[in-house]
Amino acid sequence: MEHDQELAVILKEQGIRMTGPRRLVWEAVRTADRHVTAEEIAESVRRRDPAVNLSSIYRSLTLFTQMGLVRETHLGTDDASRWELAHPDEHFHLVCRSCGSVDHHVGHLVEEIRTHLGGDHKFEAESISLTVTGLCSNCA
Amino acid sequence: MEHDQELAVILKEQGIRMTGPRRLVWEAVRTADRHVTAEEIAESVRRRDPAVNLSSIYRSLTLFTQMGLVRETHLGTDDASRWELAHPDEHFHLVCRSCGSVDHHVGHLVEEIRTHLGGDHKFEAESISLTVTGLCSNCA
DNA sequence: CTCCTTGCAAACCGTTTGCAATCGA
DNA sequence: TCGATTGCAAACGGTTTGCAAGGAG
Repeated sequence: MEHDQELAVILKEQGIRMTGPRRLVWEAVRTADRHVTAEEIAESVRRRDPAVNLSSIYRSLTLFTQMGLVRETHLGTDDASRWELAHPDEHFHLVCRSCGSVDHHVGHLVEEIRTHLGGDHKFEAESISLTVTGLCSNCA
Repeated sequence: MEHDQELAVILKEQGIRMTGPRRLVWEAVRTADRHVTAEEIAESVRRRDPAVNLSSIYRSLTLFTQMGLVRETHLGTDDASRWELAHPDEHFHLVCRSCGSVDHHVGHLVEEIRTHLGGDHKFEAESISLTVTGLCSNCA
């Protein structure tokens, strides 16, 4: 609930309307325990309101992405896009080839990379995405 | 030419036939100076043989990917897949938001990351993909 | 000669869009 | 009220597939 209001405030600040579909999509992404596809978000949304259309879900996701609230990712050789909350430090994905688990790794590496690039390569990094596939400790 | 033979040998080792489309796709990816889409590969291939079909190009790329000869990437929010030669050390992409240039950066960071994960996180990294978007030195 | 590989065309699937109806402020 | 937003259905674009013809070994 308080999170809905949070969204409402953010939207209002930018003169964007709060609507049913947007609230439900926001809640679905927020409460997801992993990166979810549009279809998975749709399932979650439809449990609350079966009338919400897939295209509205895409439109909400596009909006949230532009606002910086969520991030779109392409993990591995996956065909479909997946979305997650845009926590600034969670750019670091560990994808297990065996069990498919995706870990967020919040470490100092991202900042190190940014510094390294700015210094040695004069490359001004805005977004850093590090995806590692391999075997997690459970599957190794 | 010698590279064609190289491919022929690799294919033969696995009992896979060398064909015209495969040779042309291989050459197209090999001589590309950047990550190319299937359509770009098709253009290059058709300059040599207009009869080659897009689906054969996809089939060749799928084959080469499975054999570990090329790698499929999704750079940025790009919709189409792009392919590149699978040089083991070239997992590191610097994508400029302004001019669209893509640099390969072969550095020590990739190995550092691998070591870091193996030690602290017990994650056995097989493939590391680091994509950084931002501004290159020309555009900054 | 065999059966792997290709060209062709149609299917597929995730995503986007045009439009009229609806809803939020 | 009135324009932003939605549902619907059709379009889209990249990729895949079934099948008969063609080609490599």
